[in-house]
Amino acid sequence: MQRKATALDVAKRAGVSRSAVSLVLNGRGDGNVAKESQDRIRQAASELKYSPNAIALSLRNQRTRVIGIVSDEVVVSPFDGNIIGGADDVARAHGFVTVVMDTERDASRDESAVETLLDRQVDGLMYVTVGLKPLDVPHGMLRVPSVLANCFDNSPSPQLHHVIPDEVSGGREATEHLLQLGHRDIAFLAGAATSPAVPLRIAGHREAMARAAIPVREDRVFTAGWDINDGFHGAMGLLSATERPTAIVCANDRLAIGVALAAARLGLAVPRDLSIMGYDDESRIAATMVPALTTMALPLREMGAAAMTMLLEQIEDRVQTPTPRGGTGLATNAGLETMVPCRLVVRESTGPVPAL
Amino acid sequence: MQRKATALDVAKRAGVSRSAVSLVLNGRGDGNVAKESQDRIRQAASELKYSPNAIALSLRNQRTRVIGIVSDEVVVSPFDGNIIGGADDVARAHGFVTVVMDTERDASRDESAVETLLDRQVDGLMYVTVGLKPLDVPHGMLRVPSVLANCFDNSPSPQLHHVIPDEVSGGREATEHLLQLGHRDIAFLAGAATSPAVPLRIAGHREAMARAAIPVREDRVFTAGWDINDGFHGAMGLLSATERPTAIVCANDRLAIGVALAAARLGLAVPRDLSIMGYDDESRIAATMVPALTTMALPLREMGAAAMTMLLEQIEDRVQTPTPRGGTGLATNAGLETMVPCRLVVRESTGPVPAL
DNA sequence: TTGAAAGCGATACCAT
DNA sequence: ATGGTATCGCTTTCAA
Repeated sequence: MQRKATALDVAKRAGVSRSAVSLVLNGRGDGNVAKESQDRIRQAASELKYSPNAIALSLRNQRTRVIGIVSDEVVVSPFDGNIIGGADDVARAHGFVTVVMDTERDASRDESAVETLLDRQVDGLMYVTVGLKPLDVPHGMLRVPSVLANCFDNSPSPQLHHVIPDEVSGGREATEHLLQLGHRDIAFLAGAATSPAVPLRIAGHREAMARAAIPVREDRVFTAGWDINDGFHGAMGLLSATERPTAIVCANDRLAIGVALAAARLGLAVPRDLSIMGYDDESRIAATMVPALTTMALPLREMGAAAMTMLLEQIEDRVQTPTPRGGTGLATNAGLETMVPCRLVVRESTGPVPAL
Repeated sequence: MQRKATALDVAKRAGVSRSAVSLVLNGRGDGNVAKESQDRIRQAASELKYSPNAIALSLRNQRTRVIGIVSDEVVVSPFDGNIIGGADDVARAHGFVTVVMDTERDASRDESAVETLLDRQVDGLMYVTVGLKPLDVPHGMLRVPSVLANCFDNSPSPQLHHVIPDEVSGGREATEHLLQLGHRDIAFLAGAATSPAVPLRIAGHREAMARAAIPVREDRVFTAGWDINDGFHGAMGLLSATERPTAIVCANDRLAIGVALAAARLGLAVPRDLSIMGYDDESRIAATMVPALTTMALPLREMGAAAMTMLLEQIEDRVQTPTPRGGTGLATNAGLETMVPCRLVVRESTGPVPAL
């Protein structure tokens, strides 16, 4: 645990001044420092395994190249981690480091997390949530370039840019997939009513049905919750009736597991007797379900990448323009809002409507 | 985005010197600074919303109060996030901040992540993995106090302390639970053979069977994989035979979902005809399964907390002694290894053995 | 009781 | 071409 080599150590070893070391190691050697000295400096630096002290650099330059990410529960929860993954990719590509602080859903920790990050002089801030939700933006976020991912400014006059999934078209395309397979009696098992994503996905569903000129039976659309048992009970109700839907769209993949469990218990084969769709393309769940789940994937990586790109642009303009890799289309950008399209993933849990 | 107030600003406003500000704000005012000045300083500080620049502090004090956490995929994966949660709890309680870098399973990024953290002068490092595994410890970790969570030093002469779950007793207690319910024909559906956790859990299973003097049928114990479909296919084999086990222990909760799906398809009621046990107590899965899953919970938070406590003790001795809250017992500490016990969670998927 | 000054590590300007 | 010096914000010692 001996001290790391400093620029002074390198200078001594090379028999030059600290200034020379600084110039050479930052590529500004030519024209300022003799070729010979340059070689000696580089030699000494590598011998001592010199790398500059980022703390000292930050103090000197008044920029840390650190982006602070605050999350409500992304780290500890099983979801949406890929938003951070996508954001980090972009940050790293630009020589930035991200530091993540998770408040574990304790909103009272928001401000202090932001202050801690601000005390550490982060160059920018990003707030990431699990699940789409309104956010009371911590005040500190207005003091440096900031951006919101998967959440949006809840105040009457929003100030921060946010990146969210296009839930309406997600819901619509899910239902359209089923419509194309010939289904007409489609149920929509929504999550908890408290999520702002729920009405949007339902709106998409209704849009698809309307375009196909099929009336939506109100008893076919209801909020159930987000968990396996919610899906199970919802499906048991739907499927035990004499007249049952031929397809069920679930607002997430765990609901779909519950539905599959119910179908199996009732002796219904999937997709022969019943088509099931999930939502989220939850990692290690959707792809390995039996049968593998057709689902609407949330563009988590893309969202994180888009948000970070935006943020870095605010910080330095010379970041090359982003390549938004939307799934089924391009991200749309309206004012403070960027919507990234969801992506239909067709697997085996959906199939043609059964013959009567 | 105006500049933050510095100690100098506070000093000016209070009409004193920087030194006085520093002394007072660090509690060393009494006996050094006049009562009156103290008040003026505190007043000025709060008016200017002064908080010290952590970067400058770090440079000056040669300690950053930052712990770097490197993870192989904890952030982006749905698992084991609570290790970081538990670690962060402890760190925050001691005035430390954690910064997490996820390498997304790219081992070649390990070294550079550690170097980046080291350049930023972290006071200590922790490596956290998803799932128990051997680790090629990045060299840089040996340069500052470091600890391993959920992984262990793969080298011939390990140097770093590690904290891992007690998988043997986890496996044993899972099977014992079933034994107590009267089961005799118990199958063990293990995960992928590549995981070091698998042989340990199996060893625990065999231990329990041996203690009960029940021979283990070799066709009842096999590695399947970790996913829903693996559980499904494993169970279909096991349950379609004329002589089928009355209980199945799964090496994780997703395997258990697959088993439940298979049971439902075969018309077997759980737990009446078949008891199913999971492992992990995976968040939003185990508790909401239908029926709710009896499972062996991994002590993730405790592991993270134990590892961080250990690390902070290395950094400063004056950290109050930890209160290891093991689930079913106390953490055991042998040499470089701390094992934290797993915790049996009894729910509804296990029940008495069916009458013949 | 107070303020001046050194120093943490690096950079950039300005003499030489 | 080169090295001395101020500076970033803060703490700590030392002298007044």
